[in-house]
Amino acid sequence: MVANQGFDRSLRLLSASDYSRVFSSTSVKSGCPQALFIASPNRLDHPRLGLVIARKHVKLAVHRNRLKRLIRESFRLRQAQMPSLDIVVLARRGMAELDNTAVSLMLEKQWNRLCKRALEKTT
RNA sequence: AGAGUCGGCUGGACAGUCGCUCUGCGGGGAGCGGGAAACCGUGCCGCAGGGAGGAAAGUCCGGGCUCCAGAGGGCAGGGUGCCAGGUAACGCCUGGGAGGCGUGAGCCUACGACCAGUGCAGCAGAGAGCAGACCGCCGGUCCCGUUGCGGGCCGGUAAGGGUGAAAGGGUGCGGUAAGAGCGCACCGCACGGCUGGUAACAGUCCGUGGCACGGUAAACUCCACCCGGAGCAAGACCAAAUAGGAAUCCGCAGGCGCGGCCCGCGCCGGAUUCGGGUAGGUUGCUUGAGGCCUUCGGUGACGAAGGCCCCAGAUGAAUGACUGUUCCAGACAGAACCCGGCUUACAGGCUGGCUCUCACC
Repeated sequence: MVANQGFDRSLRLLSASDYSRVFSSTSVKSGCPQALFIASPNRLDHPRLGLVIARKHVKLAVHRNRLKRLIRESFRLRQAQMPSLDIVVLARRGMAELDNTAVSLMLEKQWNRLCKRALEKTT
């Protein structure tokens, strides 16, 4: 791995087929009232991230952008400690009401749970 | 100073660390793909620079652009609706007119036509549209033994009362049985002329008419003008895998069909090539009715000339996160082909013109 802090295109889910693969063969799940995390192992040597922030659940474009940025930022800083998973984060209804620090805290917790569960699965 | 009115500008700042995207420059003896190579495409590293809005929003109008359709004309459907100008165009803007509101600055108006036709109008009321006698007023006549200014009948009458959102010009004088544009004066109205204005319209200078053609067209309708349809997921190009198609060649080794058999032909087979085309990718994609400054023309919207500038271009979708400092403690809110408007949301801050009231010099 070149950089363990960057976030370029190779770290994102890029096509509809990538997404549908994660949805159809989910192996690890985690959730809270504001968001749902699902993941499936990939054959690369690093994790990848995809986001689904529906307009139905987060009405304003400003809030959707804010959440995406926060999730990407959090993922960027944690990626080095993560197994090779394709992760999709789905926003739920109350997510826009959380402020930045609350979102970051929530994400930290969910990354930990997700990695733990993935590790249990492989061993 | 207070109250008000019409605009214009702005939409936290600074520092550090870690990221994203685009552009430019530089770098690499072995990143990947192509090529004989030069090199090309892509990627990597470093440096420098750009990186959301006044509404980016709602998607309500108007254009550009793209494809499809199209001789010409009409109908249907939709839109606009005082006049003139501006503009690529508009339902926008500017100037003007008319009506209404306000002491005023100023604001508001879907502001064409109901003597082309059709329709609509609850309740009240005698009567609601080529109107109408309920009370009243007046005349005549009859009756009650003649008294009361009584009652009935036949007429006249729209001045008064009453109803209503609205009752068919207003005021005054004459007139009359009582009244009435019945007549006259003034005001108003309609029509024609004249004058001013490009026009909407105004003036009331002159003449004519006793005087309605009631209201309603965001009611049907009529009149005038405008409008082909779909949208960047438009459109153009490259193009895996799989299935199917076409052409050429191979083989004549095999199977099936035509046939008694052979030759031959057709189909199946293998190879190559081609065209359509899905996933995916590239492009369209930001230099434009562009911005800023100056001068000139115009009351103004705006136009002309000259100079300078290049100012987001993502595509599972960049423009951010964290920490610190500071202040007046940060509202509404995120580009998706691009412009011109309209509408709606919005913490505050700065600023200009004008009006009214009060006080002082």
